[in-house]
Amino acid sequence: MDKTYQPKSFESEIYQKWLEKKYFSAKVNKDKKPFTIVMPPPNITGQLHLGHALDDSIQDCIIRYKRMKGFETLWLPGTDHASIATEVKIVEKLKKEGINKKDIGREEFLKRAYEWKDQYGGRIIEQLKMMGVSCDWDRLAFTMDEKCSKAVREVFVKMYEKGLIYQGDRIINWCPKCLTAISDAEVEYETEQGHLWNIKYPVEGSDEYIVVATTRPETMLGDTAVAVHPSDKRYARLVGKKLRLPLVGRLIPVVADRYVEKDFGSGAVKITPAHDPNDFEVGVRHNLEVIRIMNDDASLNENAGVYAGLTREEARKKIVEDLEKGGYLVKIEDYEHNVGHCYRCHSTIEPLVSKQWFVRMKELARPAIEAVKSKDIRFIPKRFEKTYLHWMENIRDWCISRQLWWGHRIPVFYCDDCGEKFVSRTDLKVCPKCGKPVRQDEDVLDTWFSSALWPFSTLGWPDKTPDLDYFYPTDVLATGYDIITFWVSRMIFSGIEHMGKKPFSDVLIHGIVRDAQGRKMSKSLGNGIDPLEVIDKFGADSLRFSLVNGIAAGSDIRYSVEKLEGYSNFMNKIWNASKFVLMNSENVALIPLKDVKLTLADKWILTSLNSTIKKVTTFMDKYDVGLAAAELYDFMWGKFCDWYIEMSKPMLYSADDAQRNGTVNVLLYVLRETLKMLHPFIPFITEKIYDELPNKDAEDIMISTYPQASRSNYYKAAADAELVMDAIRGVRNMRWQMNVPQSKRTQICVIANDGYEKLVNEASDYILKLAGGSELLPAKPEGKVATQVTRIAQIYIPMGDLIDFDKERERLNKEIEACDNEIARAKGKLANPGFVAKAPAALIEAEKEKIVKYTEQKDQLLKNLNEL
RNA sequence: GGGAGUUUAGCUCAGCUGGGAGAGCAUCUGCCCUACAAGCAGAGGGUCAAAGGUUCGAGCCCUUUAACUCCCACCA
Repeated sequence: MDKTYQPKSFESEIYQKWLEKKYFSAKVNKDKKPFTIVMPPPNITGQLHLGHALDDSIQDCIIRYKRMKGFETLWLPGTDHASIATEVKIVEKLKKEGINKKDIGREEFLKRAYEWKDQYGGRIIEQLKMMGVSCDWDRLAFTMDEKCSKAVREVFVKMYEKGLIYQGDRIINWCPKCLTAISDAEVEYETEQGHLWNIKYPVEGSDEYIVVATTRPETMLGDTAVAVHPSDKRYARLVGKKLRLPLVGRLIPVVADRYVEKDFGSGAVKITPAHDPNDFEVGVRHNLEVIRIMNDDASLNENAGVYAGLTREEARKKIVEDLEKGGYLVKIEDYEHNVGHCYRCHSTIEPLVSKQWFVRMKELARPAIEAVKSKDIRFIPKRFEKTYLHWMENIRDWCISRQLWWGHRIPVFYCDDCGEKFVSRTDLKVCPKCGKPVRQDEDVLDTWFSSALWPFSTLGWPDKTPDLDYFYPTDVLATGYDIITFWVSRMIFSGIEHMGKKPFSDVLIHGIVRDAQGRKMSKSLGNGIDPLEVIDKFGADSLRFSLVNGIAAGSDIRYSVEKLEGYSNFMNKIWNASKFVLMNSENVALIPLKDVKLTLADKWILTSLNSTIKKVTTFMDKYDVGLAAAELYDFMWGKFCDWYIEMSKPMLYSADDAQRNGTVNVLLYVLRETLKMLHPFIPFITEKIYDELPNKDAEDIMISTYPQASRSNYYKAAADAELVMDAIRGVRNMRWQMNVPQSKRTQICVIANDGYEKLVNEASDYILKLAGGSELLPAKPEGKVATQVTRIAQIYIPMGDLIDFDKERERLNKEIEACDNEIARAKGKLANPGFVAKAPAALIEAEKEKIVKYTEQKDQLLKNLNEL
């Protein structure tokens, strides 16, 4: 083994080995139970960030664990074409070359998009591999590859035929920069400081007027009514009358509609059906004209009269000025309101009326709600069920058409000649009815339309494949809470609708990786940590462990370089401990543990290992990787390294070959089993070390079998060992308090308490070596001694001139006081009739024992004090 | 407006079905002892947000309150 831990020197080599041995590839195998995860496909736009690193670390932990547990595991990787995000990037890139996407046309644009995909899609795959992820690359999918496209097409046609997909004029969220509709879920609202402009609308044929308030005065050009509440007495006599729209001159009616809040503002609302979703509904109810006043880029169109051609911002300014000049402007109030923004480019969303394709959601939602309510699908943690159910129960139809080029083109063909419309599984060139040429719908589908099919499209659906039969439904989906609505919910209803079966059983939700101050990592803040740099400097294992250790499902994690360094030290610790074990195992014969004459320390570590195996297994089965990792960290460092290795040293340096041999075998055994449990978290270092072990029980650790708790436990010995450790800690503490330098070794005398003679005889060597002793004295030394009273023994250290009597007296008094406190505490509890009557018997017994124990200790301390 | 989460050591967070408050980092002290100074040993440090309730017993269960965070809705 190399002297120091240098992950860079072996990680890629090990990954290559795994690939060559085909360890990641899954086969249909009826003799084994399948365990399947589909990877949330990263967008081809970017590169690996900490969010991916976290998500994929978790999944790799789970899949490696299940593989070692004997499942036929499939982790299916892939990438997402990310329609709008990628198109925005490509448009930007073209812009830098001075090219407008319209100039080069759809075909050329798509050519470039595929080039982009090859370059950046390929890059992110390479980056994933650096993480050590064990996914089946032979099944690598892409949301726009042949398989997935076929599934998309099938779903669209099937749902259209069922009447679940329709085309209609609706108010949609329009992004004037991306020039496309986006779904409700893609709008982000932010509170902004704005104004409420109060405007007079004169009543035709009278001197009266109605005041309306608006945050967007420019939309008045499209007003086709003013609405008041039906029971509002102030306006009752005006309902049905006409108003003359300022600046425009159009006559518009006053209508009564319950949508209006009487108490807000003046109680009268201007109605712009073409540019506001609520107004649109009012318009439908009152049969109002819909006048669209904006172009797709949010500039004003010909319906805006003299304002045509202005941007919406310019128009607002001009219109306010003109209203003021005309005496229509009553007042301007400051007003805080929410404004929608595009989740991709952050432009202000323009709600406008437009013809789009929609998925009818009500019927699809019903079984999807039921699946979660009936626990057929479980969210971990449970609280995210609420997020999901709330969204599903209040679902609105899903706008799936996007005015983009990069994506699945909508398979609808129009014949301009006979006016027919065809939805087809195959591309049509001519009209099946009249034989004239047809044209395909220009739009593409929402990215999430294809992602929704991911758990089965990647397995070959709509074909009936053996894969689909064997691996579907998948087992667990791991993803962030930020895409529960976008993605998780849509996979659920899609799986149920098209497969007739849920897509997965468990949804494991994790949080967002934030910076040390709890802020989101972002390019603009420059607070991001690049996982690739981290891997380069610290290795993938450190990165993985630092992301996963201690996390709780659903909670955000704060990440910092300091944290990373801490876990990098852990890797170093594992490395050095292993090096120590290997060093000492040279030329040592392997023997089965059952033939080893186990020492107290051996029994303790084996028992502790067993309980660790049980705990870790329980956590892993619940997908609680955070606690499993923490448990292993504590066992490896706090128990194996800090105590067992130290306790093994006297045996290793002993002249007794049998003893030495036995200890080495225990060391090797515990190390091997621990490495196995650690392997799902830190695959590289564990594989590297395992490879050097003389007691390998498989070709490679990743295909070895997971540790199982052994039936033989040594609870008594383990408890005894804990007492010995307490004694050692006590002596160390005493030495420290007496200002004995660490390097100074002293004589030690250990006198067993009644009943502990055998244990002390067995353990005195440990006490001597681990507590800084030089020599074991058979009897209490004469002269100045410091004493430590422990459960099992009185321990004396001759102090020579070192001892300060006052100090020692003070120390003993403090310990006596501590005993008194404990005794009083236990007595108090037992004096409580309620406790004695109702508490479990074992607990009462324990309290009684405490009194005995601390009384004994106190007596001994008093004796020592007197002797001083 | 509706919902969820968080509040535990100086900082970041664990804490399973209620039975004596834990870790890492930071701080202090002492140590290069043949695995590891990327380390070892030891120490200090907490009214578990507040109030009330249930219980023999509450960090954990119930009620109320406060602060912060997030999600959903989108009233001009």
